[in-house]
Amino acid sequence: MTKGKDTKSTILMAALTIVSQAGLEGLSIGKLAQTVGLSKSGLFAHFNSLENLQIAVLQTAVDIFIEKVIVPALKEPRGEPRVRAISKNLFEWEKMLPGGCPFISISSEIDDKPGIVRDFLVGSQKDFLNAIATAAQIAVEEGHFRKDLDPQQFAYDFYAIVLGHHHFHRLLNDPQANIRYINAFKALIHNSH
Amino acid sequence: MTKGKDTKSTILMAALTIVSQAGLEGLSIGKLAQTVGLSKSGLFAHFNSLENLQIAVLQTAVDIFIEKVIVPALKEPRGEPRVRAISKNLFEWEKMLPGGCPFISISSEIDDKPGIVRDFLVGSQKDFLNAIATAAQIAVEEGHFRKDLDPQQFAYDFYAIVLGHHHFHRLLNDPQANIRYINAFKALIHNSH
DNA sequence: GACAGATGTGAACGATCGTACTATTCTAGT
DNA sequence: ACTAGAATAGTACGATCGTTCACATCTGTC
Repeated sequence: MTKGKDTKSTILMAALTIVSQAGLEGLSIGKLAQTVGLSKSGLFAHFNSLENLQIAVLQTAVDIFIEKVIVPALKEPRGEPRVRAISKNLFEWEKMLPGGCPFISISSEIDDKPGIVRDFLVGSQKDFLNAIATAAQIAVEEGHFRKDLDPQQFAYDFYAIVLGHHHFHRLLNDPQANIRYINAFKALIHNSH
Repeated sequence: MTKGKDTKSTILMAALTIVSQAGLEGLSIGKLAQTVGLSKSGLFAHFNSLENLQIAVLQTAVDIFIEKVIVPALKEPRGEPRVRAISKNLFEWEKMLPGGCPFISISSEIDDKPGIVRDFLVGSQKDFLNAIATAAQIAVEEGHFRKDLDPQQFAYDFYAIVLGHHHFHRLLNDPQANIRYINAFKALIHNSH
């Protein structure tokens, strides 16, 4: 009972690390087995298909994301503080894995490949964007943000600068990436008042 | 003389189409040869290595990008009109290939893979961002944008909403993606005054 | 301590990958 | 028309891919 679950979570964490760096295409059963110290077929037996493995990895990422980003934010006061908390936690989240946010890392490679894996990613992304929009909506209700603010547009604007940070930091290695993000977020909050 | 160049450009356009959809990992010599109707080795002889092919594809993308986005923008009046032209042309550019902007499509998959291909992409991305920053700087000098605007920050903010559009449109298939982008761009211009 | 089921191994499969090599077919310049 | 060289084809190579299957080992329960 215990043994299987243990190695399975070991596998998934190793896989998540790989995915954050090399994407889903960079995750092969043979290489992963070698990393974890299992035989190829031994690892395969845990998932029975590559697709199942990929989804299990994404589910693991979602679980950690909720634990590290969403849950702590929900403990903050409703409204603007909660929005700020999401931003702050997301910043930490991006640094947790060596390749940055795995969702962003794989979104471009998967956006033209229909299937279960894509559906899963799209679903979780929409959940997250709805969480942001809801937080913004609450901030409006609390009187922190202006009444005519469009929460969906806020979610777009917010996620855009997050994507920008990933791009400038991970690809361009721009040492100013953090400052650029902070400035952009500050401006977004300012315009939401 | 002519024959070789012809088939080579045919190959590169087909390859660019594939890359925009499936990324660089999705570009295999065998599949590409089949698409173009050549033998694997016949196609290979044009580039002598996969890496060379990848760079040639990126160079092709850069050439088209300059022709369709940059050059027309430079014909617009200096300052804000030119900035708006870049935005408009970029919008068309994203629709040119079936998988959207190839640079965005491959940036996440390549950001942890050091090598010539990555260097090429980073270089061209920096060129483009500098072009945006320069356009913004000119807009400041022309009195269109406010004097204390940071052109580099403007480039970040602008590119962020472009990345956002790609994400919302290509991955999430959000029918509102275009409106979201237009709103965000409008707000960006407004805040730059 | 034996037995059953969970867990892991090893070898093999067909497919595809990038690359190298030789041998053709085509094309352009004379 | 002839010929040199470019352009393309054909075949084979080692490697890796996901997957299957028969077999071994471990683990926990009675």
